[in-house]
Amino acid sequence: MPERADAARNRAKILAAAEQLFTTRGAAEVTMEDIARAAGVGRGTLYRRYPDRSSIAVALLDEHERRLQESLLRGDPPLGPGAPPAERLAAFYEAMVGLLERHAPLVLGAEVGHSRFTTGAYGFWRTHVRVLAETAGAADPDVLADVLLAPLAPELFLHQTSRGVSSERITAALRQLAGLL
Amino acid sequence: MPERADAARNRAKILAAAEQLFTTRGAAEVTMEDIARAAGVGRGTLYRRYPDRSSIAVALLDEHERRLQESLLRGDPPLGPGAPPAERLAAFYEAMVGLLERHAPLVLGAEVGHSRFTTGAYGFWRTHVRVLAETAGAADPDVLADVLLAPLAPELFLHQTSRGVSSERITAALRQLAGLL
DNA sequence: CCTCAAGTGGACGCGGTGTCCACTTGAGGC
DNA sequence: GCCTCAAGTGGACACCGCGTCCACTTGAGG
Repeated sequence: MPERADAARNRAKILAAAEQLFTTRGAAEVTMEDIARAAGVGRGTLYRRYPDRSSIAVALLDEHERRLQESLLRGDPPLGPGAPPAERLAAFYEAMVGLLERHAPLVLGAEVGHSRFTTGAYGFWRTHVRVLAETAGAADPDVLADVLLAPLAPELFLHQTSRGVSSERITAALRQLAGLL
Repeated sequence: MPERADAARNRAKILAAAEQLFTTRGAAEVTMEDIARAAGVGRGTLYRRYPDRSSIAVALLDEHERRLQESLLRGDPPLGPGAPPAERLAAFYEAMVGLLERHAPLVLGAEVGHSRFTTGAYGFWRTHVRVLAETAGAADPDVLADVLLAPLAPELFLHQTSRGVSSERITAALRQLAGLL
């Protein structure tokens, strides 16, 4: 059975309010009650769909990530298939830094309780990078994939930018890393 | 004025109890009250010294980390000075994986609230790796240092080991990375 | 228009946090 | 040995966010 009309309306209100709150204050400073109030909705309604802050952030991110995932699978090189693995990795790094730049608060909000690695998105990035490492002929690409993804941790990104490091410098350092592959 | 005798006794009891609790259950499953009770001490006494779980874990780690830091500064090569930077980095990776293996719950406990990068220890590791990158002639060693440290994030280590990846494989992958330098 | 399942919202209980302050203890002066 | 008082102690307290529960409302299909 499809979602009822009022339910759909409330879901939209919740997501809009949450995105607003997450980006203005930090994600950690937003309570479930804040979101419920901002959305003009009761706590129970909120919990019916989203068991915690994390799941809301994940829902918000989904759309943005899906677009990048599409580009990786079927887009033009060097992001999509066709370019040598080192170049594809560099392009992937650059795109991910862009994603972090635009949605860092969301990405961080999605990580309540060290859930980063269990989310579906991480699995996707992981597979992508593993395949790249594999075609580049690296040893143990399974473990190397995690290693190569580690510098994209949102906490690190936020720490670096708060220290005054620009996204360009981060991208450059990552490109350097990709070039070694 | 030095610490009073009863205060010193209580500090020792607190640290012992906390280490015990952190390592048996996960760090996230330990409350301040748990620690206070296990140490046979009131909540107020606990808070007097340690404002939160994180600071206790940091205190516990300090000793272990100090030993490694000593080795990096004045130990024998390849950990200490004398070996080429790539080898020193590999040795450093190996030592850090060992540290994580032995004290992962503590390291994770020390990270309450994404404080990882602001702790003194991180600054030390960062400087060490930056100098290595610098002598290896890398561009922008300042940013590269963070990138090279990222794969040592304790959450990643725990995720990998819980997936059945051995410390040896992790070390090998990191050695591979260090070799590229 | 009626029915009833889906959806709603706020009251409630729980557990952890951090503070506060009346009491205790130990170190140093005599 | 005793006295003094600052350092240290511990538990009661108020607060806050979480997640649940259930009596009520709403909307879709017959």
